[in-house]
Amino acid sequence: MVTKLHLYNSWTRSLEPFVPLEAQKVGVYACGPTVYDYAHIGNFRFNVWVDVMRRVLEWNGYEVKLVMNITDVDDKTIAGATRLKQSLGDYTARYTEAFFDDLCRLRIAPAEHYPRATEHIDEMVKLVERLKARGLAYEQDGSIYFRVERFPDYGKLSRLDPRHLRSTGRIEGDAYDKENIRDFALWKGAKEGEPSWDTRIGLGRPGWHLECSAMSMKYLGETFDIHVGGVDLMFPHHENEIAQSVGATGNSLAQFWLHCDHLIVNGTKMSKSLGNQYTLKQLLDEGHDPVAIRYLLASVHYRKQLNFTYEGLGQANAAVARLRELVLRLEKCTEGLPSEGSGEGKAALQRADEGFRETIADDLNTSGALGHMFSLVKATNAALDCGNLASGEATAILAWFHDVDRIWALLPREQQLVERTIEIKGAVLEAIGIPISDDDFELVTARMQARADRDFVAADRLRDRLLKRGISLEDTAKGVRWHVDVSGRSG
RNA sequence: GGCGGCGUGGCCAAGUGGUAAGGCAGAGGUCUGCAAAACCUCCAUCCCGAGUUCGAGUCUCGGCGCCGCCUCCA
Repeated sequence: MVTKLHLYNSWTRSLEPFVPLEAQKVGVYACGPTVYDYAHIGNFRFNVWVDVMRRVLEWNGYEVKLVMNITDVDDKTIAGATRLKQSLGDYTARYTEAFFDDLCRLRIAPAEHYPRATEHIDEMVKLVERLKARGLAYEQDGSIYFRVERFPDYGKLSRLDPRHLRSTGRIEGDAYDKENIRDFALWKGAKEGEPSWDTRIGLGRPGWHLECSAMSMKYLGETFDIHVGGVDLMFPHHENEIAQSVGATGNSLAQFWLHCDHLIVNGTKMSKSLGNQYTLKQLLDEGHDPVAIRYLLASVHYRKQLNFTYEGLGQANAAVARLRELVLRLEKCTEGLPSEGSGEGKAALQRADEGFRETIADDLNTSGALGHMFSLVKATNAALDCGNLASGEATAILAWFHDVDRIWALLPREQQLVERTIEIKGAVLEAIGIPISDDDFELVTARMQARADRDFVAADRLRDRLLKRGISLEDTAKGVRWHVDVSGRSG
């Protein structure tokens, strides 16, 4: 059964079957960060979504080429570097590295290219020259602007009628003179104290939108499959990108435009003045599991606003634990299962698989797909409890969870369990969990001994003591399992 | 003012016009020395009003509420 992937195209405002330009290959351009500060969880909502999208594409058999720009020169990076009396490169390197570290913590698969704006000045210059040759760009006081009037499709993506654009104080504050208020800067003339490049189009630096057009063209060609970004970038950034690219080449820029909605915090937009701009580091320092954060960010459909709360993060954490619990259970018990079952396991697997494929293919409906996945968690647990699950079914179900985890990336990456068997009063018991200190392990074994001696007062005391050290115990028929309530260490 | 989105149980959140997935939390039960984990049972009629329809959370219209964009912004 093949379910065709459909994506909601912002360009047409409709759900369309996804067909790449080149069979089985997909080129994706994602508007990346401007590295003037640490990224906040809103940025990571976007990045987790892009990651899920690329993984769904791969899961569907496509070869993905993802390009994400790093904007390392603009008003804010220049202002930041100036404030700290640092070179622009030193200033942006710090935030660029921090960004990559965070992506890694969130298990985001790296893009194929992370082009920097400052390393593509030449490509941008060439693009401006093409635009000038077509009469779409003009120079004024050392800066170069795009002539919006000459690009009739301007406003088509965002469906904003340029004539109705309300002028705000910000425009009036623009220090550059232009023919028309709507025109935007392609190249900003050099200013005292600002970094600049001496090029064929003059001494200066690139405007904000130019790098995306130049770099997508370089790495993905003039027309590519999917362009993604945050909703707020639709206007003016993407509109300007289209004007620059299509204006220069005459070809359409992207087949599909996908826009991710914002993350809000406690019902309101994040802003520095409200002090609700969480960074990933902050959440990790507070002891939250990056995988739970990933789950939370991925669990709401990308076209809906996601309201970030600590309560939600706690719920995400519990959901991930439930999933891992079942997978661990399957890994541990396959050999002890009957060869024949009731068939319920097989049926549940098929239901989940079909539902999952259909749902995730429907514009990346992650919450719906997770629903199907958890239905299988429940059915599997139930079958195991009843002794109804055949070993073949268990193997197939386990393989399925690992397969869909190629999309979610929530499961432990490698076997991190320490297993030790201990003989107490002639009974062989196992102790199992992720690595803990020898001291803690001694407490675990001491408690096992106390239980075997039926000294429950001592056993409970030891259990409490471990709990205070962040280790919770779970007595099973075979022995004891411990859980370390870590923070940020489940990777 | 222009453009767009959202409003489903205590919280989060799916849902092709046919009588409400899933997760978290809660209550009761099974299991357990007690717990934990797991399982079983229970827990909504979908912001309001009108309309279309044999039938609407799902379509239309009108309200109410919340949010986003309109040249910093993922």
